[in-house]
Amino acid sequence: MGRHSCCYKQKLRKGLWSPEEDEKLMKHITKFGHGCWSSVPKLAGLQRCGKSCRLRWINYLRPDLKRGTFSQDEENLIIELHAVLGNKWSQIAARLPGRTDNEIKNLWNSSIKKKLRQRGIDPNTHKPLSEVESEEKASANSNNKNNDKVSESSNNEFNFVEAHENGFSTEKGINNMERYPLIDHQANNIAPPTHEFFTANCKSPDLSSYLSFHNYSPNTNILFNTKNSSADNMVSDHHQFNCSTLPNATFSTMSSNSILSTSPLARTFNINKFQNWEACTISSNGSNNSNGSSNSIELQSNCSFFDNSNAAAAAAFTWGSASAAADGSGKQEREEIKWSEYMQTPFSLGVNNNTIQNHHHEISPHHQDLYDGETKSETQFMTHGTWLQNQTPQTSLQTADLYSNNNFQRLPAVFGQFS
DNA sequence: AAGACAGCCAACCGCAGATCC
DNA sequence: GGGATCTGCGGTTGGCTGTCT
Repeated sequence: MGRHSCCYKQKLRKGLWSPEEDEKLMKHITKFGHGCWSSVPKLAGLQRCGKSCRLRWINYLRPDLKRGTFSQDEENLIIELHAVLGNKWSQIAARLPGRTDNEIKNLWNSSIKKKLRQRGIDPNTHKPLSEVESEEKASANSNNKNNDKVSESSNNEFNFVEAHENGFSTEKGINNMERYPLIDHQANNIAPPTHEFFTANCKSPDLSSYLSFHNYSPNTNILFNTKNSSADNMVSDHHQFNCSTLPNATFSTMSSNSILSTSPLARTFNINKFQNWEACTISSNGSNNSNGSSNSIELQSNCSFFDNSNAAAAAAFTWGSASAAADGSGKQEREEIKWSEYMQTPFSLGVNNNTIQNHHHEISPHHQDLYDGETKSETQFMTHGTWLQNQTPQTSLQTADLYSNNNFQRLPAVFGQFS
């Protein structure tokens, strides 16, 4: 792993690019492509190193770049993605067409971080600053004790008893899918978290797709990301998503616009006209399920999460098969699932956020509407993140850590809007 | 008007994985 | 198999610009 050879070359220009240099580089790449970057400067007649040429092309000259200020939606999306990915600027940039990692990184460091802090949110953890401070104190006090607990709980399946002892509901989905850590943060005097960690622990081998949900701004899109996670395509080409929603919601695929199913290989969705969202069900049916059962993700939203109708809400969740790695085959270990891959298939949803004030997620193998007519409390909704924080003191988990455990998947999300 | 300061952003640096030979 | 090279990434820097005093 030697250093780039250009680093040793002398008499190479550095600093800002002149219009003449830009023109030379642009002409060369337009005509011949960049090929090997190290040969570009010589061929293009530039006194620059290949690395510098590459950077200039990627960040400035590339024709597909979107110039200008970031939109509010873009900012919100960056915040959400950062909550999930951390400082993976290239991966974040991959989700924002026409934007470069450098551009996003600069925006984050110069603007978004400041805005988050002004809103009392720690830009690193996406948690309330007060919460972060108290956690730091708490972790300093009980570091050893907590470490023992973490290794115990993350080493295997989700520990329902432990969750319950921490004050959370042990409500258990069918197929052993766990969700809804519930806690009354008001009664417990816990500040509502501004982000959520949602976990699902599924033992069913036929449930092996991942889906995340983001409702990041009112009257704009919601992104869904779905990814067949299985290393050997356990969920086959006939993998199908079925959606059951309220009347105003329309789900369609990117490719066919047909409602309620994807084309065999398409796992990218558009969800349109998704208004007055209260509940929906997305079920995934693998054609080669071992037991023939279906799986579903169900979403609900009819809660008073934010009183301010302009507030945005965002959530992300994942579901997956714990048994994939537990079955001894070793072929479907979750370590193989990269978040970057997971993030590559977006589908969007237009939404009227005025009625979306809270979220509720449920995972069940049964395809059914979840909305039970009862407004979910803010307390319940807010508890997911709190649960994880209490459950696992490893608050500095890195993204890779979050997805490296075979039985325990977590996704953070950010709630709030910037304007 | 001018110096200080802050914000922004293009570009550089160093590292590490991938690929080549 | 191993060193050399290429590529890409994230962190950092430095200069330009606008604002404040």
